[in-house]
Amino acid sequence: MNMKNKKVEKETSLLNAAFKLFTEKGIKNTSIQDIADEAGVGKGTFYLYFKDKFDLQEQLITNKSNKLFTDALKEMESKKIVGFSDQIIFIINYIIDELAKNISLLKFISKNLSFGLYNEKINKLIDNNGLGLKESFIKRIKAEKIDIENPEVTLFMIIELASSTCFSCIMKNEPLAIEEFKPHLYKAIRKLLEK
Amino acid sequence: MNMKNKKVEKETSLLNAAFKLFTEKGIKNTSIQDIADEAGVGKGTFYLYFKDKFDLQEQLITNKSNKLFTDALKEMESKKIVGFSDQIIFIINYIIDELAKNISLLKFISKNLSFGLYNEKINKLIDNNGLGLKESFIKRIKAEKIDIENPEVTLFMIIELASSTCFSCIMKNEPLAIEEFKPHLYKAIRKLLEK
DNA sequence: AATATAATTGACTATTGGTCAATATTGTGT
DNA sequence: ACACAATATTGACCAATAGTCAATTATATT
Repeated sequence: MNMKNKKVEKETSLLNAAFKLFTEKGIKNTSIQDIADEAGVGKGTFYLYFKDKFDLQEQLITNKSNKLFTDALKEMESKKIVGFSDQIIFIINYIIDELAKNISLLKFISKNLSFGLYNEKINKLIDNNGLGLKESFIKRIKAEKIDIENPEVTLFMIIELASSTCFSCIMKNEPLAIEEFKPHLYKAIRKLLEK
Repeated sequence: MNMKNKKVEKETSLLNAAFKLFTEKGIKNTSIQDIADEAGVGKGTFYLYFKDKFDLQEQLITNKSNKLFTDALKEMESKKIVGFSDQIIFIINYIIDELAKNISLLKFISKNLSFGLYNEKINKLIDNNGLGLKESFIKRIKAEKIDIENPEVTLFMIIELASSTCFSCIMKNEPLAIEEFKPHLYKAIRKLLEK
């Protein structure tokens, strides 16, 4: 194999190894030696591709979130979903469904991305919104036997993801009829969470 | 001094020391010994108050973001701001102003909280929204001689913060007239960023 | 096939994390 | 005020991990 392909292959195998270990044991409990061993390369090689563990972590998260958004937007375009409210519903559907299908990604997020922005006050709003969002989410997690430690924070993060997308669309200056959009949003979230 | 007060004082001084060092050198380049030294306590003491550096980091960020939200909501109530669009504008104003006043907090966020969710596609939306949001932000940072390394990511994060608050309000089921709200929002952001 | 260039390695050192027996401080009963 | 118990604090110590680099191996070039 030529050098260029080999480089790409090594980088990919390091990223994959890290993702596997981060998901299983958490970033904190994974050493660079662990990652190198899992990827089947020497430790020194790690430092040829990444500055340190944090650098790899950032690249990994950026890749995953970029893929999520890019795939969502691509799919949205191909399905010619144009109205703003439909777009938002689609993106939220997409994120939740993607995470439900991709349990390792959900676990990775749940285990490693607490963000620290988790806010009790905001969490309480989610609690008391009368939609039973949290209950549905936890019910679904139990039903599908998904073993994550902190479903509340995970739900919070899914909402963060969705909300940043919402806001981006506002920034994009597209027409937004929120009154029309809200019942669809609620319905979509409920449907998704209650299977 | 009695034990209870001493405990609170030690914990506070550890948090303050950590915040100072995290802001100056970044979390990565700050050791637990550094934090203990800065706080004027032995290293062992650190472990009486926090499980590890990540635990302290989480508490620190939770405190800061809770304070930001709590203060914003308190102020909003005391000023009897009730309409949804006015509430959103107020909260965004509050976050940006608070960070402009509290440069160390802005630096701390800028230096340490990249989130990894920074997304080129979404960033491009912010770039191309015709409001000159990014240019204004960078202009303001330069004008006030604020020395942060990655203003783009920082702006992105401010928008994340604001958007999660927006979304929480949607969850709270309050009336939202987005068409009425949008020009106010844009105007408010512009005004704030252009001084 | 010989040589140059680039990639890889893991033994090595330096740094940091985390523990714990010894010490100091504060609280309590007489 | 004193003795004693309970609690908090410490930093020397050991273990784990990060990060380096001279030696080695693989690939490219002529």
